[in-house]
Amino acid sequence: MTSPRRAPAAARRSEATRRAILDAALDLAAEVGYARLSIEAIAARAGAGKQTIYRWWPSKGAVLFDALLALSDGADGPAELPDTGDLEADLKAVLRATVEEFADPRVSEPMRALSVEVLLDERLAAEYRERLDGPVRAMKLRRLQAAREAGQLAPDADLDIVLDMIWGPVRDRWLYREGPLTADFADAVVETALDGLRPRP
Amino acid sequence: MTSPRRAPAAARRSEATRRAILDAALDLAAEVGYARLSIEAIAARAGAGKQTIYRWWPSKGAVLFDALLALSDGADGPAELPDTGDLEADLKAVLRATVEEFADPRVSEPMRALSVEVLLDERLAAEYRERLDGPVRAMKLRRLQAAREAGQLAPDADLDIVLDMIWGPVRDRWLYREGPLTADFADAVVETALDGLRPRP
Amino acid sequence: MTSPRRAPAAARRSEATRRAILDAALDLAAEVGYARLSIEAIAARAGAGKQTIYRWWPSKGAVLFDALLALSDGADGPAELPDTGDLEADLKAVLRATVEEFADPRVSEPMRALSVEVLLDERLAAEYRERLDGPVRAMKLRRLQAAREAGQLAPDADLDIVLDMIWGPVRDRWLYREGPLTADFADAVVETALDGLRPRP
Amino acid sequence: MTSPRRAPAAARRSEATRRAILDAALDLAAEVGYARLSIEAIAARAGAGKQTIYRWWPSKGAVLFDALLALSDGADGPAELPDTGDLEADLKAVLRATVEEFADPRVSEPMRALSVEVLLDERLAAEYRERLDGPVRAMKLRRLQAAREAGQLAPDADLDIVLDMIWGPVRDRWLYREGPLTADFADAVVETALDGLRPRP
DNA sequence: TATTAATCGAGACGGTACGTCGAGTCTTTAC
DNA sequence: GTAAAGACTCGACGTACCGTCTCGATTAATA
Repeated sequence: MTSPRRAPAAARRSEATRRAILDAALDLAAEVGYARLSIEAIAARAGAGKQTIYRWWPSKGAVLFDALLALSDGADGPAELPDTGDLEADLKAVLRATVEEFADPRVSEPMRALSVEVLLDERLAAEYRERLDGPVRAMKLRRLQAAREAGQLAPDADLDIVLDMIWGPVRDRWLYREGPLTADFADAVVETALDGLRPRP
Repeated sequence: MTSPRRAPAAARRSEATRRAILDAALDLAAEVGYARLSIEAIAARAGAGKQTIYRWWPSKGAVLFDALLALSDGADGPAELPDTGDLEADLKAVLRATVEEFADPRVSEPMRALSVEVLLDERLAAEYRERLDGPVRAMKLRRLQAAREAGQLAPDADLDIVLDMIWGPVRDRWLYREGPLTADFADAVVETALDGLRPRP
Repeated sequence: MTSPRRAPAAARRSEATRRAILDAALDLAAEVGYARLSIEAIAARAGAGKQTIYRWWPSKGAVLFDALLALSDGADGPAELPDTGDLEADLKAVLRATVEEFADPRVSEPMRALSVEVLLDERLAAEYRERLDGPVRAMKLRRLQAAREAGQLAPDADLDIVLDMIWGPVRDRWLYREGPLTADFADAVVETALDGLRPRP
Repeated sequence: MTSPRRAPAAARRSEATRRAILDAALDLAAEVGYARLSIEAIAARAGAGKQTIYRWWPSKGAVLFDALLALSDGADGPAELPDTGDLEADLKAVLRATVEEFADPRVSEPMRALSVEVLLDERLAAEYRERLDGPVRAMKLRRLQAAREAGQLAPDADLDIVLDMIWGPVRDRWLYREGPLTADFADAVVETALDGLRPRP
């Protein structure tokens, strides 16, 4: 049984060229932004032929996808979120790190570019959820699960929604440039989410 | 005090053509999606010359912007969110309405198209926040303010963050197509946000 | 019986605007050449509305036509070619004057522009022959006629062709920029035409 | 020594497309005339992309130029004018052929279009003289030279001017539509030029 | 002298074509 | 067989003018 066959035989593929293309995509996204990010420019910057890109990736978004995947694989972040026992502190630390990442154009701009592609391309969106967002989300859920088991979260909380309530505001503020994206903001989000909105008795 | 003067004298402007262009933009966005939404197509559909669009709008995003503005002006929704005294019920009602809007391609597709433009164009983003998102946001804040004064929200809650925690998850789920966007989901979000994440004593 | 009525009642016509338009046409032709000579530019330069041009002239060529007509009316050259009795000397004098006119961009460039219009527009060509070229040609023919009667030209010469043989080479050299357009060239043309090509016994 | 390099590497150039474009240019010029001859129309008729035209030719005039060059290369007319020993007869034959060519819209209309371009574009004019008009002119001069050596032309005649005196009137009459362009007219021009204007003793 | 109708400047309008960019496909040559 | 190179068709971009069409605001002949 063969795999869905989404690319030609990878055996002869040039790894150097592959890396050059992903690097060029990242660099160009950071430099000129999504609007001016063209396949032609990526190929030229990478010293590759256009066809080489089309041979291995179905779309510009897919290139960005792999480029960002390579970026995070390279960093090879911890497979798990920190668990010091103090949920609030741990979440603040992680969210502050996220805020810092968004401040780095080398990450932020390709991410924005990929976001646009994902917003427009349902197939890419599915792949994005599965391969990029998914694992991170699962990791976050595991930490929340642990917290719930430790009695730090309401036992009946819908953890998916909890997750969106914590990371969503940060992502939105970045995506729509809705306000300053600072560590203080990250802290405030965590506190507000944990305490809930109703007055405590 | 004069405005920044971003367009020629509006006196002679043809209202019929303006409407035709906005309608065409809305129709086309709903029909073919952002990817295939071109100024040329809008002009052709509207029976207008391209130059007429360029005369009055600086970008495709600006057209979409006005088109959606006109759509909501037309609806001329309530200037205030409902206030029955029951915050939870009111929020659920509003959020369910939002979910329903997202289900209508005539609203959802132009909105997605505008979102993409806003994500990419800082100037448009500023205008978006000021003229489209801003008033709605202010209205939401007023309702939360009233709730806080009525003792239904923690007195020290940062209402901006509260707002993002409630509407953010819905918008994100729509934007990234992260899961089914249902009335139940809207209810769950409101409940989770209000109750907070920590276990109640 | 009414005239062909090719323009509205001229009574109220603004003479100042008419002059401004013709001047602007001449100036612009001399400055930027035919390629960049647009009705919009003429109107702007003249401080006139486009419609004022369209009201009185059917085409850009017609404007140029009138502009050049006004130019030569202004000069109001002699109604007849000089006749000193010496045909060769007279022709040389006239042809040298023509050469000099072609060297003046204020005449040459509008003329070139008009030529292009005439080449392309049969109706304009007819009017050109009748009202601009015609009178000049008739004048030339009268001088040649006089010369023939004075026994200085072969009695059976076709004067129309003679005329083309004398002025044609000068106009062609100007039109196609085929070589230096000098007084010497004018002299040589006259001499060659008069002497004929066959060896004299 | 390298050429001025005015176009990309011609190695990969599609000959079929090149022919299709030149043919389309010729056809359209003959059909709709210069005024309506657009690059877009040529591309559409040729089934080519506009960019392919812009890649290889700098202007519409250059396309027409090559098209007419191909036309005459195709005909591959005699490398020399006929020389029966009878100059008058030979010139009449050639001039009659010219008159006939002008009567064929498939030649005449593209020629008129090219003329307009040449009139307006000095660079094109230079190329025109060098590559289209030049060789023909040299051929004509050789025939006149031979005639002069055979004692059929005045030994001191300026052959360039002679040439203009013979072919100029025909071209002018065509260009400006100044009168019927017939074989008789061609004959009369040759006779008048040869006999000269002065009365023969 | 006041009326009134045509002309005026201005410029928006629906169009056509421009010349450029990039998309995605195809072909040729080198490795 | 992959890769670099780059020509190809196609579609859209944003711009320049076209010729037509209103708009008040002159303005000049008529009442």
